[in-house]
Order: sequence, then C-alpha cells, then structure tokens
Amino acid sequence: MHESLTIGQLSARSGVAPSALRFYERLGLIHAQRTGGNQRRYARSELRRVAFIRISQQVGISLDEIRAALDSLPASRTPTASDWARLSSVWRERLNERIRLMTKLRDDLDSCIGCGCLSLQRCALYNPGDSLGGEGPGARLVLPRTEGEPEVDVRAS
Amino acid sequence: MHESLTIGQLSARSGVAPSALRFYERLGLIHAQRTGGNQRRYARSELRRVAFIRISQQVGISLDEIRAALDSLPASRTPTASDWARLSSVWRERLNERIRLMTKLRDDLDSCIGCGCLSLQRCALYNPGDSLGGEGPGARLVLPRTEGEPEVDVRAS
DNA sequence: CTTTGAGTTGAAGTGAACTTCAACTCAAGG
DNA sequence: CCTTGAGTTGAAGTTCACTTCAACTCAAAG
Repeated sequence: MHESLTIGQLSARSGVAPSALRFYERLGLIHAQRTGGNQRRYARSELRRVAFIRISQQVGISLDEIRAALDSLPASRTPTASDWARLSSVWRERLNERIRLMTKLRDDLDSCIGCGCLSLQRCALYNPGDSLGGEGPGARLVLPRTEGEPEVDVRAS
Repeated sequence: MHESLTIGQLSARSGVAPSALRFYERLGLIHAQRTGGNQRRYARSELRRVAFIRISQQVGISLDEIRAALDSLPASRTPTASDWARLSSVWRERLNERIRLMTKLRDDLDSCIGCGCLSLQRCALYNPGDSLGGEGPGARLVLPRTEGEPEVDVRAS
C-alpha cells in the first residue's frame, strides 16, 4: 500500500520541501523511481537518506561533502546499520571540533566581557589557528574554516 | 604618524580583505574619513569595530544584526569598554545556546552510532525530547529551516 | 618626472542552498 | 467526463557575504 512514497509524502514525513527534494535529486543526493506518468516514487529507504542529509547539515557539512559521503555507501545493497554508523562517526568528529571551537570562543568572549576590552591581542579572540580567514568568493560558513594570520592589536583605541 | 589607518593597514591588522572593508562600509558597519585625494582613513577605533564584526560572525550572527547592534552604540562618543561588554554579553547568550544545541546533537548522534540505526523515532535525533504527542511519532526536525510539520518515522527502511 | 604600488568606483560575478514561476500533465473523487 | 489538487520541467530569482573587474587616480620612492 505504502511501499513507496510520493514527493509530497516524503516531504511531509521528512519536513523537507518538495523543491528541496528535487534539488537534492539533481545533486545526486537522493534517488527516485518514476511511474508511468513520470512522477517520482521514493523507496522508504530514501527517508533515511534525507534524515542523514538534514542531520549532516546541522553538523555544518556542505551538500557537496554529504554527497561524497553518500556516494561511499554501497550501491549494490541497501545500506546497513553499520554503514550509517560509519558515516555518522565521521560527522561526530567534525561536530566535536565545532563544539570545541565554539567553547573556546565563548571562553575568550567571557574574558573579554570581563575587561570589556575586545583587545584581541590580549584576549586572543583573534588567535589564529582557530578561526578567521576564508579565501575565495562566495558565502561564508557560519563557523569558519581554519587558517589566517592577522596581526591584530587594538590597544590604543 | 599612525593616528589613522589606510585601508591596506586596517586590512593587514584586522585580517579582513580591503574589498570586505569597503563592503562593510557600504552596509554602514564601519566608517572612514577621506583624504583630499578621496582615500579612506580609518580611526584606530574602527579596528575594534572590525574585531567585533568578525567575532560576531563567528558567533553566527548576520551582518544585518551586527549592524543593528553597532547602531545601538552611542554615536556621540567613542564607545567605552562597558559599551562593548554590553554587546558582547548578548552574543554570549547566543553562543551558549548554539553550544547547547551542538552538544545535544552530538549526544544524539552518539546514541545513533551505537545502534547505527538513524531511526529517528528511537534515537530521538528528530525528537525535541518532550513533544512526542499522540499516536505514532510526532517527531520533528530539531532545527527546522523553515516552518513546517514533518512527521518523521523511518522504522521500516 | 617617472614609475610603481596602493587606492578609487560601480557593476557584475560567485557559490551555496534553495525557492519561485509558467506552463504544462497526472491521478482520483464525484 | 470534469474538476481539482498534486506533480512535472527548465529557467530564472533570492539571500548572504563577499570578490573580481575595468578603468581609472593617488602617493611615495628614485
């Protein structure tokens, strides 16, 4: 009866807009069968893929990287629990790194609030190796990629 | 001698590209005097503004919101330490919330790796913890992009 | 003075992740 | 059969945060 899902159903159950699902398909992140009338029919396993995509995005991973990760899943068989576990554990590292960076930023910000200085030299908020930079055009990630070596010093205002 | 900075100097000292500084100026985030030859000269206090902007971005705040925050600084006088501290402490709340969410996501992901399931009902990755209402899983995305009412349930793959 | 490197402008381009649109077709109830 | 809501397409539009470009001018060293 409901062995396959329409795009509307997949959208409703995943919380992802139909337009986004079509977009994901164009990028090769998900796949669909077609009916005689050319409409998409999704296997239930696609729901899990969509779940993985959304979770990955929350971890701060680009669709491009997510696609690469999904491509590493076995094409021949339906992914098993351990397949998903393997992917997730990689994301876990990323997430931990992000948490570490944000925590450091918060602590640095705390000490800056203490003195109200924003004197980046002393407070090390600009301390390179953790943050700043970003090369090339295009949108910035909310949390920066590593690199950059500014010499910041705002002692005299 | 260096009571004011050229755009190249401000760029070097802040680690922000000149094009970005001009862009910030267009958005009203920073300000510059002009020389007779129409070149920008920045007061040293602008360095602190740029510092605040970059830190704010790392906290995950949009330029639009940053502008709003900067607009709340007194226009008449040079901002004091406590002015900056006031702004920073607001950001600190945001940062803490983000850390909290990331940490929860990591913990949820951990439990998912344990069973490798990504079965969002059981692993609660999609469950905000309390609002599992009614029949079936009333599960939702933890951080929905837009509004919506997804009912996620991937039990059968 | 000449050269060179730094600065100026507005307009257009970039990349990510989508959404919106117009102009259709398909599927199901009455 | 007819209507209606759901689905189809490619192309274009949107937002954010910038960068790149062309075509200049300015500032300082030699």
